[in-house]
Amino acid sequence: MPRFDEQPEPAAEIMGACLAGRTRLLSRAITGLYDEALRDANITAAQLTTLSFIHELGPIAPGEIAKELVLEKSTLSRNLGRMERNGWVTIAQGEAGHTQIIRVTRKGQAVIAKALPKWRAAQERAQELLGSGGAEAVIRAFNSVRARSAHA
Amino acid sequence: MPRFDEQPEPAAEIMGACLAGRTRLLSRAITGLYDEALRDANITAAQLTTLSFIHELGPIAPGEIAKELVLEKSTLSRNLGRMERNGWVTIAQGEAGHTQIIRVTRKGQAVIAKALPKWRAAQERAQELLGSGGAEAVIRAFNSVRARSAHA
DNA sequence: CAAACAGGGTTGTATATGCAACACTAGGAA
DNA sequence: TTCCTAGTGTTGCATATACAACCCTGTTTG
Repeated sequence: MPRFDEQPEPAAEIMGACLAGRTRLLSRAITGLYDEALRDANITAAQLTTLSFIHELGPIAPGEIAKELVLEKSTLSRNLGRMERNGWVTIAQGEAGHTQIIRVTRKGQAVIAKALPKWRAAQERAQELLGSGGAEAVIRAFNSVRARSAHA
Repeated sequence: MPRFDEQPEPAAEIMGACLAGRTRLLSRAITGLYDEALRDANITAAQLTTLSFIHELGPIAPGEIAKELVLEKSTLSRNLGRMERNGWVTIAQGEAGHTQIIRVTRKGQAVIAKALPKWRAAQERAQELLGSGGAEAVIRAFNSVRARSAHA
């Protein structure tokens, strides 16, 4: 118990409120569900997210993807390299200087299609884990961050 | 536009709803704020979370920490190794077989104290980024996951 | 007692992530 | 034209994360 003239301990203040710790734990817990469900589809949650995004908005340049997904360009560069080695995307040279264009291949589409039922199962488990209103809460927070992040 | 007899594209369904993608993006965006703010305190958001946790609940065994923070024991093992090398924690042998006891050192406490103002600044920026009700939404989702995760 | 088992931690390997520094292209400024 | 700058992607390095396989120790079981 702190004396009357003391502030709460720094560690207590942080542990009791830190939004980084909370979003990171959420991310670990939820990602684990999807990675487990997707294991025999041979794709990770992170890869399925990126691949679906490219399929929906592509053909698209890496810089665009990075902005929209709030990913470092260097991170994305290596992630795309792995996906290309898997045969899920192609990386073509763009018109403008030094830019690239990413496309999802047929094989990439097939991987998404094969993953879909496992993804649905994980999505259900995630909703249960997040509890009543939890999924909506995550989506609300996500939308706010998307709206405020410099994705323009 | 899908034909009347078509289901929505798998990629569209995933991109439009995936909770893994959303929690991961949230985690990246929020973590970035804290890492940037904490840079000159020479500690990462992940480390500050763990260190504060140990300070509050410690002395404590790695297995306990891993359960509570929903972290793989192998991940935690290496993270603790780095923190020990930094002089922030000690790793002592416990009574029971092969177990350990983690304690925060004075230096570790000093690092937390030094980080506190930077953490507060990041916490404010995070609340802004999450928008009105966003921080509460994250906390609600976090509490639900904590309550349902096997931390017993 | 010996063998099996369970709990706890480490190590090998792989992905995911970010920062700093670099390389390349294109376009404007001197 | 030459230089500077801005935009884009890659690479070196470090942390964060997980799974599988292992090692240790203590307990349970045959």
